[in-house]
Amino acid sequence: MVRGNVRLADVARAAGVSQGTASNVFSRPEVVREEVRERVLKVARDLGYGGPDIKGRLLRAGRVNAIGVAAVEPLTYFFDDPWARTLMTAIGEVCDASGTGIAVVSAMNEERLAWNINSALVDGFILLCVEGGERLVELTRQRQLPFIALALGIEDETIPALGIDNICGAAAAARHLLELGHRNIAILSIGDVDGLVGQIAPERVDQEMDATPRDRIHGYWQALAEYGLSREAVPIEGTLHDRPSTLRAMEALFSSDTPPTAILAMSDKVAIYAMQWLTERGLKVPEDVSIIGFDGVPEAATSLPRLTTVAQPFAEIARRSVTAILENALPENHEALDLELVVRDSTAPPRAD
Amino acid sequence: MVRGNVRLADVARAAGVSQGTASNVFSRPEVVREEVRERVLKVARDLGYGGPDIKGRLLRAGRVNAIGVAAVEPLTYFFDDPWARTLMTAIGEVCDASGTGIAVVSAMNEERLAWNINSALVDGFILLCVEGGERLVELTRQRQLPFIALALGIEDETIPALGIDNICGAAAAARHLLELGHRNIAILSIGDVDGLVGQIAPERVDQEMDATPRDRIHGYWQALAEYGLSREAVPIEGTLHDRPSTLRAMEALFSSDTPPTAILAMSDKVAIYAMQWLTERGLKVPEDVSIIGFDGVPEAATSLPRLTTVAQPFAEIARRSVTAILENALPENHEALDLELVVRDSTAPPRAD
DNA sequence: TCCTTATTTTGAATCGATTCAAAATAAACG
DNA sequence: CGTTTATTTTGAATCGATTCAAAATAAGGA
Repeated sequence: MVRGNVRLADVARAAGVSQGTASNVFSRPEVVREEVRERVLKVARDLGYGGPDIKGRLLRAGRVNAIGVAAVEPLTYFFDDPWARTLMTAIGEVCDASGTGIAVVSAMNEERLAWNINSALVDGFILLCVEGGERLVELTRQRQLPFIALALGIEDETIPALGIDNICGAAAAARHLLELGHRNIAILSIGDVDGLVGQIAPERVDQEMDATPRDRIHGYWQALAEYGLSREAVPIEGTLHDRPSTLRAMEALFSSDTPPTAILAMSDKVAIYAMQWLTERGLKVPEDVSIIGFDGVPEAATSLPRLTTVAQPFAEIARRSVTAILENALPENHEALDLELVVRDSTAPPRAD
Repeated sequence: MVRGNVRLADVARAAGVSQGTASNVFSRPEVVREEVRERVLKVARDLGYGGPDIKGRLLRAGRVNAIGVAAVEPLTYFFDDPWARTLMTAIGEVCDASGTGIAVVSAMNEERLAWNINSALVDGFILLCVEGGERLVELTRQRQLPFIALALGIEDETIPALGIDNICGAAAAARHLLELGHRNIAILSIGDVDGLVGQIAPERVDQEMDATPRDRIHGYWQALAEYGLSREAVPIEGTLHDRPSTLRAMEALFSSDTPPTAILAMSDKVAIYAMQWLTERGLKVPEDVSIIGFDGVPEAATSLPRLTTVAQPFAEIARRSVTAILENALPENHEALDLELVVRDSTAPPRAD
């Protein structure tokens, strides 16, 4: 039951009509006389013709009606990382409305015959640039299709990109803890560089960190400074944005003489791991330790306790990106959207004692 | 910066070589003399030619290197439904290993120009048939591409399908509760028919239910019978597999004179909603009420308490499905894989009193 | 019946590459 | 230097449809 080798031309010949008419029967049935249409359809059925092959149509039409979402991550990333998943859900919503399909593309695999940036059959790309952004953009440029980069921390203004205001968002998070009265605060940072685990000295932030975590730290610092806290007074523990390194970071933070009363986590994922570590250690959130996340993924609303966080405008990001691709109206320069502080149950004033 | 309108033929002409040679420069560079290759590449660069257009190549080669995963659900389903997501993650893992791409396809949208089953550029389909299975299979058949149906509850043996042994799995779940000593048990069923919410009489199960929930109920009944419990003694509450209807079902169940001491939930998703309802009502799991889920999604391992469940062999399902599509070695008949009881913290013996 | 207008149908061109038998060129050898 | 063999290059056919100007046919009006 493999695809029959019957072509439109065969049907046309067998039905005694021109190929043009046969084509019309399938793609613009209203223009062909009913009697002819019926005959052609019958012949097609008899021959086992399954309708116009999409590949032929595509070559002519040039448009696929699908967008690719690419990241320098394995395919599993799109379905299990909370941030990616939330964004994909938002993108799915927009695509549903416009009848657009989604192809997920992993840019890790460079093999010739593999499905990758230059073989994906799509009308354009949305790039998730959390890591390896430059390379991803470079690869995509070659393809000469419209694309828009999300979460790109790159200065190059010629790249169409849509971002969030990490500095303001992070500052809002820190300010929230400070307003509650916390003064002994620690930062849980995220990154993919092995060197950036364990305690990170302030001067390394600008030298070694990717743009996104760097900006967030600057946002934190900004608010901390408003309350007279120096950079040195706030330890930064680096994680690899996964469970093991987060648990190790918590271990380090809480083996200090003066463990923090509040934690600024740079993602909800890390925040939730941290909460789990605290709960297992018998420390109560928010009574013993307050914690605030970043991103605003759905898990943050259902965790126990529900996580206070700074939410990204996922729906807005998705809407703008998809529209930009489909209408080929790419932003001329980098836009940064605002985040929103969402106060839930994981933050409270520090214990009186 | 739209895709340049430079074609391979233009490059060939400008470089003074035949189109065949130009093609070889890109797709089989080793056969063309270095000097010529360099010249052609230079010309290509100067003209702004971005390499062979994938659409042309496709038409010739016929193979896309991507599989489609389709469901009669919106696109968001693939990224936020726990079961779908877990399966997609498993499929992603297999595809990563073989350099295969994934396109997600919603079969809800029937519009002409929308991306759907017959316009998706893929080498084959994996169908998630939780609902509307027949229609989905029907649509896919027309496309004449290899496909395999998952979670299909259809008798038609001519459809290549891979399933799980719902009856045995459900029986194992029920047996677990019975062995713990529970005798007052309720079933939380799932479905998409509005008529099947609220209490469902046993005789309606065979008449109105889809195959998957029906089989699970039969599995439950089978184990219950082993312990002398009649069908009538075990209330079935129907849900639409979402939060509101699950909460309503719980409400109904626990407003009875003799509320259940244990719940057989037909999916982890519903089980988790039910646990939330119980927790909010001050009922402790598993001390006051035991609950067992179905599916074995990751959320079940991180919920509080961690959910006892019957786990599907997702990795195995994914491996077999993807291989079947890529190698066009579709199973001749329905296969049913075994499930595994995973005992965690949401089940315990009933209270002594 | 003849002319005009509306509706259908035709057939060749086109989309952008790959493929492969045959021709051309280069290298190797006695 | 002439043959034989190996390496490159050519050019036309092919993949499977859509498109559109032009031709054919049908319908309407006087």
